Amino acid sequence: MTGRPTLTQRRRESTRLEIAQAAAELFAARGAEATTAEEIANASGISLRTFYRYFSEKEDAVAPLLAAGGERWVRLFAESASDLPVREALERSAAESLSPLDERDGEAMRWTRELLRDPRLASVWQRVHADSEERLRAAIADRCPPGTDALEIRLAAAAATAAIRVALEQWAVSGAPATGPGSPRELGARCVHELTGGLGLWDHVD
Amino acid sequence: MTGRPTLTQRRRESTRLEIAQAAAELFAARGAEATTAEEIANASGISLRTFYRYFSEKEDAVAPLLAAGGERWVRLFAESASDLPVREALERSAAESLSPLDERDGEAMRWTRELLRDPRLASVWQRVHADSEERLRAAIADRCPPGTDALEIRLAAAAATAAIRVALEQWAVSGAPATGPGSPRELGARCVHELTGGLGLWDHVD
DNA sequence: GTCTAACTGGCACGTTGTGCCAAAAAGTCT
DNA sequence: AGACTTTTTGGCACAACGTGCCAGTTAGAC
Repeated sequence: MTGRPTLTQRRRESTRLEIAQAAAELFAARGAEATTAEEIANASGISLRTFYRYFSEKEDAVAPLLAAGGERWVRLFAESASDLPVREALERSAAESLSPLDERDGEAMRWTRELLRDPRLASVWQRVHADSEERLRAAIADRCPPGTDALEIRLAAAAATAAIRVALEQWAVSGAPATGPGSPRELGARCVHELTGGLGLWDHVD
Repeated sequence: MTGRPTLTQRRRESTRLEIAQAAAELFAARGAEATTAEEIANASGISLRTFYRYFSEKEDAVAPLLAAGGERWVRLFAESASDLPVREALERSAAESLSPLDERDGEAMRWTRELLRDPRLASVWQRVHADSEERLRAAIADRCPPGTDALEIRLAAAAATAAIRVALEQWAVSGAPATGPGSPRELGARCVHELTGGLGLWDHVD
């Protein structure tokens, strides 16, 4: 197993999250457009130059918040019992990763809803899911025998990632709370389930 | 039907494509990073200021080339016979839209492969598909009765769009030609077919 | 031809993001 | 502890980005 990250690395990750927090508050308040990178840096107690050592673009600053759920999802999927079919494992880990047990997770989820309203942050949202899709692809490949068709693995990763993305986008525009009916957990599980099970809509004739 | 676009609009669209062409050549040659917006403007015979009236970002300049196929796909789907199931209509229109009959289409397809190698253009690629997904969603909604679950429509649009994207990405990294075995037409049809038909991989147990 | 509306180019300007270098901090040895 | 190496940090300069503004030009309608 990989050893515990060194102190320096943990400090760096902590700083990264502090910046993300500050950026999210500013973006939510004034919008990403009207927020300068320097303001984010000041609010984080670092210099502008240092900010760009943590994030390559201004908008990227909130990526850690938007990506947290997806990373947890892939990790849970990779650790899930191997006697489960892929679809079952995906559905269960999705539901679990979308259940904010930790307070930090719930916070990230609420920020997601807030940040998704800003069209300027759409590209970060897309990029986060592209990364998530790639990680999921690797995780699915690990679960399958070596000879498995690479194209099918890619398709599976893309479809599952799209399901989660659609679920979160739907939750964001709806007024539903973070738990209970209409919650990300419910929507996410339903989306993964329906998409992997085959949509009834496919057979629809006008 | 909507009337024929006015001369001014057609001229504008033509200029837009000329800029896209020039940008694609420069991006392919030196990479998007090393190409300045001013160089694209000069190569297109327009001023820098005018360039930014056609495209909001430097990288956006190649969007028309990357989006051409997707636009054709949605149009073909919307016009396809309404007695076909959704999946059939999607698969057929995908295959047709990915068959470069026009020389302009074939060119756009070859540019796509070239431009996908540049990581700097990944965000444009994502944005183009996000737009395509939204248009496809509207087209699918038109084909379904008013009461149809909006979430399921979103899922269908997202899955189908992802299928095409994966097919093109796979084609880009493979050395396959634009027609024949391994072509976008074949890969696209296969991806849509498998994804809408249900992946065998979903039931895989390690 | 005249008038209106749209397109174009140049300029100024704040912001973005990076290369470079010296100072400070953290980690690693004896 | 102290001396050493490695990493992080901040300030500065700078090219490039993207936009507001205004004046000159062009296209289309009457």
